[in-house]
Amino acid sequence: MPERAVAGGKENSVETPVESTRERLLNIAEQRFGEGGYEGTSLRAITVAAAANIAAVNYHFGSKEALLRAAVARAMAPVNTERRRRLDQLEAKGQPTAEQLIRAFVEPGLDLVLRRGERGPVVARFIGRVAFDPSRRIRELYAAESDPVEARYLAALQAALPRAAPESVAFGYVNMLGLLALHQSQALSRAPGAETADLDAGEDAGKLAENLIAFLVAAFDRGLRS
Amino acid sequence: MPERAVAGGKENSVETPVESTRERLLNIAEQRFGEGGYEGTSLRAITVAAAANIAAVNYHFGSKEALLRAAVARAMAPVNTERRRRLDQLEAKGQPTAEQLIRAFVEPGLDLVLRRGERGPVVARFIGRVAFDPSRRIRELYAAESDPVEARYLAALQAALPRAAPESVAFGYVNMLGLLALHQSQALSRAPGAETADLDAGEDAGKLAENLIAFLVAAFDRGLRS
DNA sequence: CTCTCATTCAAACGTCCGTTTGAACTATGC
DNA sequence: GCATAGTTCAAACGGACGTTTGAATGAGAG
Repeated sequence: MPERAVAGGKENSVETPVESTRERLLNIAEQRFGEGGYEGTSLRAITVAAAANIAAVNYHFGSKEALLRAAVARAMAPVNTERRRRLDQLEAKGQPTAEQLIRAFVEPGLDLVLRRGERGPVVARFIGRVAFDPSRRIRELYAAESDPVEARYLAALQAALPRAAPESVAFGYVNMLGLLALHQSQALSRAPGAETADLDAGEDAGKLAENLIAFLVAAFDRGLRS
Repeated sequence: MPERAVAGGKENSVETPVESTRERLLNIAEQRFGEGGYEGTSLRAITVAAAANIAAVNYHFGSKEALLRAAVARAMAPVNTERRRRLDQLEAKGQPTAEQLIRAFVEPGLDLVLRRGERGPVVARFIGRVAFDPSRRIRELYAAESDPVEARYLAALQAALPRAAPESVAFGYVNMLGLLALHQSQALSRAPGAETADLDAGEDAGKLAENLIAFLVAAFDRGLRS
């Protein structure tokens, strides 16, 4: 059972232990699903780019949708972990402010995922796309992966904004979720005047996060009904 | 040249002049594209639901993408017209406030399109989906349809918020665009606690519009960098 | 070496896709 | 009446899709 088998007949030095077929499939799936969406991306396009046989998808994952599910789970894991960690840390020091909560939610989605060389923006776009895929089935696949953390944030936000009605807090929360996904997916880059307003280098990720947080904080603090 | 020909061999009274094949195709395309996205909806599904032959699409429009383009143009026309009208009206009375501008932009997208019996939500969802379709090609197809009005709003918003940096105004604008599309597409209805926060009846459309406007006004007024 | 089992492979499966064809039908103009 | 042009139709086109198959290949275990 060669768990980390080398590619095919290629020459492989001992360093850089070469991604397994399974990892290559996940990486390329992230990229292609993020570019063209689930329906718009074929398994053949993925397997060709990953230098894998088309049957490898069904061997390693079982189906196209199972590949997507695995990719979503892998991409969301560090984001969810970081969000949980920040929330624990905040709550240990008493009632967090709305700004602290928003920051703890948005930054892991943008910051942590955008600054990591080549793959950061790829993962971010993938997550953003899946979160608002045209198919309800796909969206629910994403929701299932982030629901537990979401419930905690919703409760914490309500506590931080006691004057806001529960449905207003929920409204603000879905708006935060939506704007984050939109910026992650880079679908806004075609808007007028937004050529420079979006992310293009790792450096700008921080600016984008700060702008989005400021935008959301103002909206939460003064834009919700009581 | 029977411009408004009747269906097939069906019996048709003189009243309710029966939609033409072309109109039925556009109506069903709006519905299905809005439900499943462009890639996720087949011409066969559309033509079957429209009780039309599959060749009718290529006869009346030329291709699947041309059908989408025609549907987008038809759906956006009244929204653009109303936005232009409101902007003209506001500018005739001097410098509009940010709230007035946001209202003039958002309300035609939600209000005007949501309250019209059965078809309102269908059209809204269609527009929202196309605006953020996974395919850049499709998104640009939407952008081309709304670009002219967008430029005017961007300029007016900058004038209403002289202290905000141009890139911040653009940032707020794309956020407004994104949130509007998200609510139109009803993709947020699966979020936790949002069961009632979204639109379900025509009556709630007004509430949603007011909530969204309040949210955006607060963000524009206090959430943009100078 | 031999057995074992995980992995890869080329090839084919049946189905659905968008598009095209050419004939049939329909209503009007002359 | 016939001619004409707009429209609908069943059928087929080639190609791409997700999935399956069964044999080949690979590396460890005994």
